[in-house]
Amino acid sequence: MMNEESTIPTRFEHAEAAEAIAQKWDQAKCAHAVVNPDRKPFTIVIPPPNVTGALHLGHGLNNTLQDMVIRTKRMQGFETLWMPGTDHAGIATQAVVERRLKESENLTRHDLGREELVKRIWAWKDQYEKRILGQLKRMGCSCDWDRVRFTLDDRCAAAVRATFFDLFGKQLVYRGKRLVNWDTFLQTAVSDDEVENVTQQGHFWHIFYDVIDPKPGEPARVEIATTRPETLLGDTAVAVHPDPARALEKVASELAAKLTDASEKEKPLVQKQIDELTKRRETMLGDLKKLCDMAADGRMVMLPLLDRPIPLVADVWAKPEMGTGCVKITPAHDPNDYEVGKRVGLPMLNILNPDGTLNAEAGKYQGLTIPKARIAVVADLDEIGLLGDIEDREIELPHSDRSKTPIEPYLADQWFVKMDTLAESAMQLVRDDSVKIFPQRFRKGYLDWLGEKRDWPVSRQLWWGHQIPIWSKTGLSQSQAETLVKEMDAIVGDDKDSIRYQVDIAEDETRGVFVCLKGEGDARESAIESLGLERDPDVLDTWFSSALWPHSTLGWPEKTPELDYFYPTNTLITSRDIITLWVARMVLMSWNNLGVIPFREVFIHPKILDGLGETMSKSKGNGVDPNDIIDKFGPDALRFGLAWLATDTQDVRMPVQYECPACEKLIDQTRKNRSQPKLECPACKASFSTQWAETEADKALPKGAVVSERFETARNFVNKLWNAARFVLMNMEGYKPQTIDVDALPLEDRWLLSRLSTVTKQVTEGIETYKFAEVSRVLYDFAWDEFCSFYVEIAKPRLADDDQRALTQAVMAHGLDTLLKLLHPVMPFVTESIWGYLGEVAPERGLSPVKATPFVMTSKWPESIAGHYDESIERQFAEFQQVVGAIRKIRASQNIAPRETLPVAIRCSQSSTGLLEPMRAYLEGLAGAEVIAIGTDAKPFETDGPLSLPSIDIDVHVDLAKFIDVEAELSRLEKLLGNLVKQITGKQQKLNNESFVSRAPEEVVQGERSSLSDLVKQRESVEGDIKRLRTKSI
RNA sequence: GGGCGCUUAGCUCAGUUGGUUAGAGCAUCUCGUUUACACCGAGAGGGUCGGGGGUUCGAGUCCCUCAGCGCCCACCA
Repeated sequence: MMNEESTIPTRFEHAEAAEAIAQKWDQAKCAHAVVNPDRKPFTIVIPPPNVTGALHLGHGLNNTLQDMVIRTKRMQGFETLWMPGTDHAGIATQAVVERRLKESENLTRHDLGREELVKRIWAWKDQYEKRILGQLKRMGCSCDWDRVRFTLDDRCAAAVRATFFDLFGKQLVYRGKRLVNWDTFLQTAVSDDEVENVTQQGHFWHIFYDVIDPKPGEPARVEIATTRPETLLGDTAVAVHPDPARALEKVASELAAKLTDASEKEKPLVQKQIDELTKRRETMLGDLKKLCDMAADGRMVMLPLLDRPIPLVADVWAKPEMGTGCVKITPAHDPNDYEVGKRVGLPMLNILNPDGTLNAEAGKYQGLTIPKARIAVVADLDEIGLLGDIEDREIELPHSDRSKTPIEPYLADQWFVKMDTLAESAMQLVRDDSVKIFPQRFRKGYLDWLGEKRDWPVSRQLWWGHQIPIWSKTGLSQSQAETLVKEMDAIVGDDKDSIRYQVDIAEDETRGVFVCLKGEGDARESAIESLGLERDPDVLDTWFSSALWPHSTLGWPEKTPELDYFYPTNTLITSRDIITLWVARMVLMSWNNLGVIPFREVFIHPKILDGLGETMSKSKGNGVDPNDIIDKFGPDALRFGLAWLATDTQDVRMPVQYECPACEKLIDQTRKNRSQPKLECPACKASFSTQWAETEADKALPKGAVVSERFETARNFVNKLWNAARFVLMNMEGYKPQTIDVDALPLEDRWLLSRLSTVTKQVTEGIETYKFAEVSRVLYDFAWDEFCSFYVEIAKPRLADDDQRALTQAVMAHGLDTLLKLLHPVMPFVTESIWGYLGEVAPERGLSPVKATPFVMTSKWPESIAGHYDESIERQFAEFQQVVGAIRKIRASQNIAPRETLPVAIRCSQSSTGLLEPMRAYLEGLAGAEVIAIGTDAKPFETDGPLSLPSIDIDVHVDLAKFIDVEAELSRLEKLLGNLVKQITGKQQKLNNESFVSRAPEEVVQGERSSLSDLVKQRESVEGDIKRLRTKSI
């Protein structure tokens, strides 16, 4: 026999335990999934974290929830696959590496060249992938680590190529123009995310365009206003509103409405706007109307400086209430003008070279930079008298985040995915519930976004990503194109399955030949290139490969057994900001590639915000590394804490603190201190560094981790469970497995079984429906308040009783066994650790004892046994707990020392007697009560402190002879009486209300009546006691 | 500007289809180291459920409205 005292340590040392356990799981391949026709599969693919940086708490939450589902399903007997991996995150990762390159070596990517830069990024990826996977493992994520994928690995690349090739063949990808944010310094396009608007002092230049051949009564010239006069060189029209009168009318009525509602403070402002509008209608409307008619007649104006006639067009973009009411249209260099150009059908005139100088279209301004061109254009306009007023004005100018230079909107050739049919399919699959989205409200955003059916621009002017598998030659004459086609035909030969090409006609009538190759390293590449075709340098949008993630990771386009078995996946758990970018695209791509859905359900979990309500991010300094939480609180506490907070209505607000590395004091993070390189601990005055530390001196200081005390509850819970388990284990000496006859069990054991049955049901259903917070709460309350505070307490006297000991051990072992299983998905390490110790003292256990599995992780999920649920026992136990509570209350109010037993007499019904009589011993243990009498005729004591229990017909009488503090007791009773009277009055009023009695359901009225009569009884009893005490005290 | 949420104790949040006296954790106060646990136990104080209106016998819960906060999308010559 072993010495049970030494079996289980007094404390759960999570750091050592977790590492050892993770290793054992790993060795036993607990999380490895194989194709197994005997079992049903259950699959989740991880939302692949970006390799940009380390994981933060948002990932912590995301992966905790996935692991809870996966672990539950694994225990339920499914062949569970949780596919892990990371995302190459094109622009973000390239930007990070380029920034570091600049900082540490003062090099740009052009200095390195494409190949070398990509090599550097791969090195970065290796480093962060390792870090990320390490974080996931430390959290206990039971991914299948033998299957780790990366969105840029060979398998994903094959899927990307196959998909692009397929879409190209179906003519669902096409080449089009798109305005990109052009960084003239880095000579690259940057994504919208990397553009920041900087407010600057600028000017608003008014410029006149002469009307060509004005008729009498018509305006001789048109006045426009612009913040960027040099773009006039690329103008291809001047626009005016098609119905200026009505547009002004509408604005006027809106303003009028606003004036009525405006606060006193706003009123003068609104009034001013109205005045301006009125003036505008008087002075400008006439001209605008005429211009509008002229536009309808196809009249032209003369573009100054270049003397190029351009049309007057009518378009709603020209808002008559703004500026001069007319607007110049530069489709190639302004997003809005681009839209107008498309609507009206205008030429798109690019006037820029990639380096930001003007090209030949700019005539004599060719070669000038934009700032210089602006000065020249303004000066020349002034000279020829076409320059009007110059207003000072604050303007928002887009700047590149990376080079800090102004962005130029620049029209470039891009590849697009045609969305109409693809989007429609993805919408239909959600509409008909083939893919279910939880919580439901997120369906709308998904459907609305897809409903716009905007084509998806997929080219990115980057080096890090899947290079577009297109070779092309453009600017060809018709005959050149025909020749090239013949040459291509020869190369293609009979093999039309892996190579396709198209001939496009550009706006300028030139031809372009575009070839798409299906396979990587196709031998024909060089033949194609020798014909003068060049590979498109651009890469695909990161989301293109992410969209294939669920099937590409399983081997598609190969028809692998895994794909056949594990696909479609079961559920996707992700954050709401990528429902459109990612979720929607996975659905449509899966449908396009395989004709099936990628997953059956999508669960959208909340976001984690900091204490100021802001999203966490590294750039703000409020990001929390799960590892820091694990160091301080342990992995189980991290997981439980996150699950506890993950309700589906609210984002998680989590105040964060710095932890002083010297004294462990927590210092609240504020907007101010979160951007400091070093801080001083207010308690111990030690200095510590933060993530912003830059100087050598600061970096040398110990680093203060960013943590949150919100995990304390969870850490305490882990400790509580550990200690309850210790108690059980320390009392298992002499344990022998025995078959348990449930019907013959004493009440307290049947109560435990009943509760276990209920809790099992709640937890199982809760996981099924993604109610993670609810599941956590149910488990917390049951484990703490019922298993520990109640069952274990009751077990103490039973274990001391030789007649009851063996049975108690058997039931207790079963109870702990079940509890460990239920808690395992959310707290894998501590449960696994305890499971190991329990296996040593009670290797066979259960109601019909069986040998326990080596790991709780691979044990069988508990079943809710309907026959164990016993409503009347649960209700009776609630009564018992109320009696206990009542006695404790009076002990506290009378300040009775814990060692003093308190005589009690309990007056209650016959049926309550049946329950309470066998519980005498427990009343002593739990409440320090010596039970003198229980039953219908139990009498009050001479010096009585009565405790009447609402809604159950019980009076607890307490003999206070030894203890009584009359004043304290009287004040307690009077307070109680006041409370009772208040309630009674309320009930009486309610019951005297004719319409309540007649309209409310019978059972509600009955309930009120019976609770009123209980209250009245209690009042009488309390009044009697007050009287008695008063007499006695006099 | 459009959409979706949120507003409940000092703080962070629960509150199922409307139905006894609105709950939890943390924090605060009082008492307590009885051999699982002070990361503990017992108890207490603390809320006119953002404001206003409505529906109903009855509203934290349903409807309207106002205010504040957050997120997503669009837009700002």
